[in-house]
Amino acid sequence: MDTALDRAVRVFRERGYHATSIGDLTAAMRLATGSVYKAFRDKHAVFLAAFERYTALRQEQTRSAAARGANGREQIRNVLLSYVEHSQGIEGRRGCLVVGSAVELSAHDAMVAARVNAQLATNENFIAGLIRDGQADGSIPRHVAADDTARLMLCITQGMRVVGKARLPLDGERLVGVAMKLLA
Amino acid sequence: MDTALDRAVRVFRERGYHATSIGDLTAAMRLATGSVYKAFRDKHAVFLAAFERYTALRQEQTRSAAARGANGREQIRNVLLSYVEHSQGIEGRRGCLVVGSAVELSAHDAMVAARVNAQLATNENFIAGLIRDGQADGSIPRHVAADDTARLMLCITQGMRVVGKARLPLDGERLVGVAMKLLA
DNA sequence: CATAATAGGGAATGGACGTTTCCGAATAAA
DNA sequence: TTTATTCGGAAACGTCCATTCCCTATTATG
Repeated sequence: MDTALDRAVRVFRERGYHATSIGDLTAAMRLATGSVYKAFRDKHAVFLAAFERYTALRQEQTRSAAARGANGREQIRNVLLSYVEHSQGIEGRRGCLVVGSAVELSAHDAMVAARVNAQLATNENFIAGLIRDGQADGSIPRHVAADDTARLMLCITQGMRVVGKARLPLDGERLVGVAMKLLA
Repeated sequence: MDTALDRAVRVFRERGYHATSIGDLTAAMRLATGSVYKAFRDKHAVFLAAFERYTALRQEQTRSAAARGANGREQIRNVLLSYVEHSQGIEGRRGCLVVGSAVELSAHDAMVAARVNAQLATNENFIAGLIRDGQADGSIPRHVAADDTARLMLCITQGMRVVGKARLPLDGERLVGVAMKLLA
């Protein structure tokens, strides 16, 4: 079942919500129409479940990227690099389900909007925490405004998903090198 | 006709492409179904025309914001501030047609993808030009990497549209204040 | 071994959508 | 005044989609 959901995630990321038909979904999940409707109330419920699964996976990936850094500064650097990687190539073309949901659904779907907001807030708070960690361990100057910088970095990460979806190449080292000036 | 197109722009921005029916379109444009199909080949052609109109308008707004700056640095500051303004409130909730197209269509629609890419490249080149202007007039240090910084700023602006669509508040002064460190 | 219960598959259905076509009105030409 | 032409409006059509219903296996149970 979870592997079927993973396939659903992929389709929704590639096509978005409205352009994904139940037919696309059943083909990808290798389930018959009836089976999908036995497991989920409707298409919207499938999407919500896919969204949850996607964010859980991404959160784990981001946190494990951060964990590879020795101090706050390096952890943020790794998080940003990880975002560049995921925004590029085939993974980048698939796109981010959070960005896709924000753009396509959040204006007219309160349930999705709430989850998008929660996920963005989580991401931002995670970055803000890393900044404060860096200030505590001495790798980031005290005068850096943690919350403002975190919000700007949130914009950077979400923007990378947009730019990556449009297939503009992103050079991780150079881009993150510039972005790290925000921690000066 | 152009005023009808403006209304089409608004609907597409709010609902996206797939969630906008011909009915939505005719209601917004105050045109009957037949009239729309007399003026445009199909829904896709309406969208393309709306896209052109939107980008023309936005480009004008961005350039006039830049023109209000006395040097390269101030021009970039004004461009970023203008993006924050447009990403907020009711305008932000309506969303950006470029971002929406990139996310919803660009993977499966070559025509839209080309125009999205062109628009992103234009935006990025405009910023890169402003950086070089600033380096020429002395308001931006020579060691700033114009192209890399411009690409990161492109990510920032596109990311602001995503975050704004999700209704997170953006404080222009604080956000842009932090972003200007990229020109240090 | 027989039977009940459950999960999955696939055909049927009702509705909505994009598109086409036809009709009437208004305007210009004769 | 009459004819021709253009333009907008609305009904009609065929397709596709989300959802439901029913049937068939398979498993658990007595």
